[in-house]
Order: sequence, then structure tokens, then C-alpha cells
Amino acid sequence: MPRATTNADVFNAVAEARRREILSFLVGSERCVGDIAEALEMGQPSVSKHLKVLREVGLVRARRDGRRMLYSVDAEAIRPLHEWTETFRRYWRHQLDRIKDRAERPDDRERTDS
Amino acid sequence: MPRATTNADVFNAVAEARRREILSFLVGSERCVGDIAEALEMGQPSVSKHLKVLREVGLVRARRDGRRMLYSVDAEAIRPLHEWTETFRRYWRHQLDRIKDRAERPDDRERTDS
DNA sequence: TTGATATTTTCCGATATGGGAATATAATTG
DNA sequence: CAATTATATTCCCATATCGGAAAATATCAA
Repeated sequence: MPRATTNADVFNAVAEARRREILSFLVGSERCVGDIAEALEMGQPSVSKHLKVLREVGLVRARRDGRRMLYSVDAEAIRPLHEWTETFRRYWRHQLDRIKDRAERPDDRERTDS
Repeated sequence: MPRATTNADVFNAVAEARRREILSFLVGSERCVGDIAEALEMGQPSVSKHLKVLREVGLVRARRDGRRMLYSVDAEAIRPLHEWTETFRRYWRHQLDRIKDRAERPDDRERTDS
């Protein structure tokens, strides 16, 4: 048996750096395939295929607008991932202490940019 | 080229369901390879290889104890993942505000399932 | 050293994957 | 309908990956 799960779940969908780029580019707005391809410098078929994967796991939504398809993030689908990481949070939390309190405030949140 | 980055980063390491199982099993305690293999019903070489991947991205630490190797989670390494999901957090919070609108209809979201 | 136990590594086969090129489909316009 | 634009899908190839079996290490004990 090869790769056990394939990318049929959010974890796998997000494992691909290109797909994370697409999600980041998409967040908060609706974009068509061509704009994504241009902005991220990917081939159009490649973008289409990535979007398909993202759509299959519910990370993006698609809506037709004339000849174009407009894609947007369905952030709700990221929650399972977030919650999975939360499981481990208390184990790193002692190193953060106060930061956690500020973390709830959007303006002075720490930046990691990784 | 297949998966662009290979599993040289946390996202890829965690994309594998087996590795997530290992991390969950490991959280908060130290376990040797054999115990992991037995508890999760995996082949022992398979576990070793997964642990290697996890170790290479810093998700686990290894310590020798006699003939055994004891593995433990380094939760700190999960933070990048956590923080990445945080980027999207306000968008699902935003959606939560509206969830009551859809509350009556369990599923009116488009499904593509192709 | 020899033997037993624990783990890692190597080799292998089956399969999944991403990207590009080409092709197909869809929607709009004339 | 034909032409154009925007996306999706198919085909092909190179490569990564998982798992199992077998072999290689490592550690301890007698």
C-alpha cells in the first residue's frame, strides 16, 4: 500500500505549499482562476487542479460568474486543523504565558511569518 | 514533480494520518518504538520511519534508554501550524455569527464531491 | 564473544501526485 | 453557428512515498 490517505482530507490538502498560497491569496475575497494563476505565477491547469482538491475537502467554494469561476475560502473547513493543533497547545503554552492572553486581541498579535 | 516540497516541513509531516496518530499517542508521555507499534497496530519499521520524519521536522525528540529509544512530542513545533490556522480564524468566527441564519437548514452549502 | 532484544536502514513494489501540453467543456458575443 | 474567453480534464512522465521483508546496528547480559 502506498500513501495511506491520499489528499482526501484537509491535512493533506493543506500540506501542499501551493495550495496554502492559494488559500492565503483567496482569504477575504473572491477570485477567478486566471487571477490566481497570474498572481501566484502558476500554470492555469495547475491552479484548477489545486482548486479541485481544495474544493473536495471543503476549503474553497466555487461560484460561476459568466465564463469565470469565482473561488473563495470556506474558513470553516480549517477549524478541524485548528482544533487538532489546540490539542497540543497546553504543551507549548507554558513557554508563552502572557502571549496567550494578548493572542485574543487581533492588533498586537505576535507575528511568526513562517 | 510530485508533491513539491516533500514532507520536509511540519505541514507535510502532519498530513499523514499515521503520524498524527503517533503524535496523539505520544502527547504528554515518553514511549518507545515498540510500544507505539503495538498500541497503534503498525509494523515496527513503519513506525521507525514515521518517527524519523517527525524528528526531522522537529515534532518529536528521541532519547536513548538502554536498547530502547524513547520518543516524545515537541509541541513547540506545532505552533507554526497553529498560527497558520489562526490567520483564518476570524473568517470562521465571522461565519459563526451568521450560522444561525442557516441553522434551520442543515446543509445548503454546495457539494461538489466529484 | 555469543545471544537476545530493540531499533534503524535498505531494498522493493505498488501507487499517488504535481506539472505541462494538449484537449475538452462552458459561457458569451457576433 | 463560429469565434473567443475562461476553466476543467486528460494524458504522460518524473518522482515521492508507504509498507513489508530482510539485513544492518546498537545495547545489554551472561
